[in-house]
Amino acid sequence: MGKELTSRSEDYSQWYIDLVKKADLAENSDVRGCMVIKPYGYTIWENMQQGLDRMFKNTGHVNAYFPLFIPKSFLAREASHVEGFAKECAIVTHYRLKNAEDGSGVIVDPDAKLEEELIVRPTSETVIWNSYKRWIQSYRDLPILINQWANVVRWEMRTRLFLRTAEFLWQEGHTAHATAKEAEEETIQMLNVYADFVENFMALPVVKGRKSEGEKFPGAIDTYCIEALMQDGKALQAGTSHFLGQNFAKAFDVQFATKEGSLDYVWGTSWGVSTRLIGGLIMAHSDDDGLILPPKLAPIHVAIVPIFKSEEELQKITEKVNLISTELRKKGFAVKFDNRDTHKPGFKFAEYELKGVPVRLAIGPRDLENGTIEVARRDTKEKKVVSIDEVTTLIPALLDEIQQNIYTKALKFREEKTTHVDTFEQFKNVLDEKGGFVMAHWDGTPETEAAIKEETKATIRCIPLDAKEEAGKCVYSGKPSSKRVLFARAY
RNA sequence: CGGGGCGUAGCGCAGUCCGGUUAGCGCACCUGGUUUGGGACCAGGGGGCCGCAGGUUCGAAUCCUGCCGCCCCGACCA
Repeated sequence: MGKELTSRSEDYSQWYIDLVKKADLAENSDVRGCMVIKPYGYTIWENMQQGLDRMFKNTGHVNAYFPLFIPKSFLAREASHVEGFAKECAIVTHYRLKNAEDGSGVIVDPDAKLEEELIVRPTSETVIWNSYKRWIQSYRDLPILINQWANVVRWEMRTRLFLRTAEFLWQEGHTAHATAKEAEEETIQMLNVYADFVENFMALPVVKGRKSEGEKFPGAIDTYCIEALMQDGKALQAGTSHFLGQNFAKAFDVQFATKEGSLDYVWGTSWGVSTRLIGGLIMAHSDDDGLILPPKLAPIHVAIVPIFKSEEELQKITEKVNLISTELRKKGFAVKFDNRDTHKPGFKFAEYELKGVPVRLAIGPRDLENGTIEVARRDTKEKKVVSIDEVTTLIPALLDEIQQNIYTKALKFREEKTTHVDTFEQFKNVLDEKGGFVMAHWDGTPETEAAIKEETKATIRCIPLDAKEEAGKCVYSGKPSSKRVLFARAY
């Protein structure tokens, strides 16, 4: 019927693209690599923002906004930072257009060249630390705990809706502290906030860990991350939190007078999650019939479909439904009563399944007679008929149960797809045949990491924070290792 | 940036090899009617610079040249 999805088993990445488009989350724009986030998709983002923003505020952060454009010279201040981003920057070189003399349209006015080119921010460390230099004189000005919600641009060669786009939306936290210890604690605190959010709102279990040298953020001393597993057995980095040390403070000369009267460079952190989370949300939970959204992020919690033949029937149903929706809205749920007479109930059922609405109610003449209503849950597809009087008290518990069930299912999947291996043969076999997370010993050298990546396409996703001390031998080099690290093929 | 594929109605495609009246199909859209507890049916209707520019020809979606754009697969990345 034009709405059918490619199945996951047939072509996982096509399934993903179909789903994003058919569930009306987003579409490609005319600018390569960019996307239009449609209202249904954007509402998911708004719900994410709401949850995260509250958590940021609760941990003492405030929001601010820094400019989109960064003077080119700023980016060059921190050597590894510029190296990390140089290859994917969009650059503004002119500030004016004019009509072409031959009438063929508009052209860039060559007389309007900028003295210094501006970089469209790929991330904001540089502009922000440039401000911090002015804001910080003394230990009394610290800490600064700022977050910003913004868009950034990274000129990627290959893009995929939500997972990797040239422009994306995110939040970036940038904090400044008087001591290394405090900054390190902040880094871990925000990692925990992310893990909490992803597990409790997105219903997606994550592994918290530290990145290897090769995988860490350009400009950071340490990068921590949360890694989630997608249904196709590939890993997705869901959030990162960086301990910046004094790198940016030194690059932007941000010093402060300590209590003791000496001068010291400020310690920094930065941390972010992006609209990529929406991609992860889709890939982690959804099925061949469409999206499955956790209630805590779903734009619509309950869709109500009336079944009617006549106008009078619809009238009677509407009266009942109004009571129910008012009650549910009072409890804080987003309810949609779909009283369109242009589509049949069956069409609507399929549509709400495609869009991942957690709970669907159906009510028709039969129900009016019996004082009942049909309740269907998206995650398990179970349907049951309940008394209309108790439906509004059942739904909050049902939504909680759905949230929990989605999480449990994802956790079980991850556990099944996490394999401990001790030889390189096993390592390769598991990656090719089973996929998922592979826990293996690693000798800690970048050379081994690179060689494994070269041979298997798998990377070290992280060194898990809860890794047990365990003597072993590196799967690749055979050299001694004290703990297992998490390998996977990744997005 | 290499390799492959594709641009024809809002979407998905056929037609192109072998040039020939008015460019076709499915979905979507509009109108009317019958329907409505799992993606309705019938009838009628609207919608096209056939990616752009040039050339060959009596005649080009179709052949030739150039350009532009997109998708897939690789090297780089949240």
